Amino acid sequence: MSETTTEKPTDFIRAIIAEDLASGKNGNRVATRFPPEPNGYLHIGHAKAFGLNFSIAQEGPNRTCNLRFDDTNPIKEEDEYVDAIMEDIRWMGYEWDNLFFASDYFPQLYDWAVQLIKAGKAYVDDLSADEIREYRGTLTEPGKNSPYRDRSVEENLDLFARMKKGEFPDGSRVLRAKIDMTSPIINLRDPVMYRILHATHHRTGDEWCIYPMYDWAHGQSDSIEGITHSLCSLEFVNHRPLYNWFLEELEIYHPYQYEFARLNITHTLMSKRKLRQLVEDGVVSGWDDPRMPTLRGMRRRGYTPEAIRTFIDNVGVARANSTVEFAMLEHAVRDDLNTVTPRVMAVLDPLKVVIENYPVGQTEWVEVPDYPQHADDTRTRKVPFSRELYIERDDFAEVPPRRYRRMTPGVEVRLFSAYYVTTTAVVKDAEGNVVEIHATYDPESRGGQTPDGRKVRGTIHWVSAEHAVDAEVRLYDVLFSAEFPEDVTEGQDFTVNLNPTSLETVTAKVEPSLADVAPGSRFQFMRNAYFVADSTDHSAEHPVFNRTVTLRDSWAKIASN
RNA sequence: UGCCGGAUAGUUUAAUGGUAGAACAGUGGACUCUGAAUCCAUUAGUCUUGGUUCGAAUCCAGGUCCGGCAGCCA
Repeated sequence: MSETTTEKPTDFIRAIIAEDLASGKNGNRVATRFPPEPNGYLHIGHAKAFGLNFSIAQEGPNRTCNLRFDDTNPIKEEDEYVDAIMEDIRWMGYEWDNLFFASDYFPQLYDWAVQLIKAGKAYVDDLSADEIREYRGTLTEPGKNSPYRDRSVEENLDLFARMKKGEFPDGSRVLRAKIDMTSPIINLRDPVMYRILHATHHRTGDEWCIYPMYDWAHGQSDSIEGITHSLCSLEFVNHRPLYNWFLEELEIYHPYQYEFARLNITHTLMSKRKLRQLVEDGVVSGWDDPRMPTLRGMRRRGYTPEAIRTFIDNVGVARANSTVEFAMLEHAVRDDLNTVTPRVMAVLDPLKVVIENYPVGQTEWVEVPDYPQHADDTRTRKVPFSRELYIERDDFAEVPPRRYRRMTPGVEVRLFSAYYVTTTAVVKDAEGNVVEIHATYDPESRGGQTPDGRKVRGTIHWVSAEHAVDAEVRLYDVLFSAEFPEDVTEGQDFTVNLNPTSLETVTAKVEPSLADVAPGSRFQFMRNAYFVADSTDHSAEHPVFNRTVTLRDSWAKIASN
């Protein structure tokens, strides 16, 4: 890892860290943490957050990053998510220094709560949830004190101990910090620290029936772990005064919280609740549907962790709310896949070509480069060539548009790595649709060039009809056609913005080598797009490929003008 | 209407009182056994009004617009 102490910080958080290091604020130490709640799957927005935390820890000596599950709400959390979250973080290429659970700190948190009660800084409140809301006031009006606010320390201690023992039903009492019911910062109007929940926790089982709220658990967990820079998203700015208040009242090690803008991408949603709705309503096939912005979905779509990391780096870290164009993500993915993937030939919309002067029944195996994008990579494979081929329907035009470079009557083009061919005849059905074309080839052009060195304008891909394998090809597009799916008019739901053609399935004719490929392998289908063999449905008997991202298509621009 | 944030090309982000720069997107071209990739060129920006200063994106004041906060969620 590079030593960045001499490099210029790339964002305001790293700038703060550099300053703190220079001033000796935390000794020579930097400690971050990623604190997911194990109640759902990670998406690319989380990747920005944990990427930031883990990367910072890699950028110098004496730096650590913990993974801490924020499991303070037994009703919503499950072990299944714990495992999935760890798997996704590792897939992205990161490893934590320590694995912790906020629930590990329940005993310490309890002791600290008792300490606050003794200091007269916390009290048991018997008000109902509705009453607490009423007493809290509004954004513009101050709240008022609970009638239970001035209970004696002894009574609070007794009641709190009995809350812990399980003597009271859910919702009957809470422990609140005694701060200021008139504060303009609503988080400071005597926030709830503990609620009674007779629920089984995924780790502590039935040991506890009172559970700490986020604000009470989070800063103290950071303190216990010696976190120096507690990074979170902008919606917690309002919580910072409370974060600091607890640490100061407790007089314990004081980490500091810094907030940055979360990641938003056009045509995409990051709301866990809405993503869940898509899964539950069957709009997508699951959390790992290739159209989902979840890391599992993106993995199945064929995105690489490297591409996602590059994308996140390119987006940067700032304090202004923003939405990145989807195109920026696509660029990062193409850029990585371009260097990494072998090129193969697959015809998605087949049109038969008969080479009239090619011997009936003959097959030759032509040598095709696997990595033509790398001049010095000489790996090749053999692809069968025969008299009848499939080409892309788009690669033939009886009446060529301006600047067209593909097959058209009388014009010679190159079949990639094979031969030069010239269209001689067009076969049509009763409705006048082109159903087949005939051509002649030049036997001298084997391998894709001729002894006389003559040039052809176009090169197209092909597969031998006899040897082609049928493959299910899933053409994915953005899940939402609207740039901002959550922007809807009154009374409408975000689902009105769903893209009706986010998935189109076709049966393609692919070169035979693709049947044997391992699930998860990535390719460029030449002149078309990047694809990945589906991780769950692909098999040699039934090949399935998912489109990761299309190639840039400058012909589309030319053709539309 | 209280408090807290924020505002730089179409988008994201640099510039911390001294030449407003990059990436993506766009446009034009070169090259090409992928109309890909690559290369070259190019369009385009400091929310506003004042103030401080030799000099302001940056500091100060007012305004405008956008976002967050009233869970016993995180």
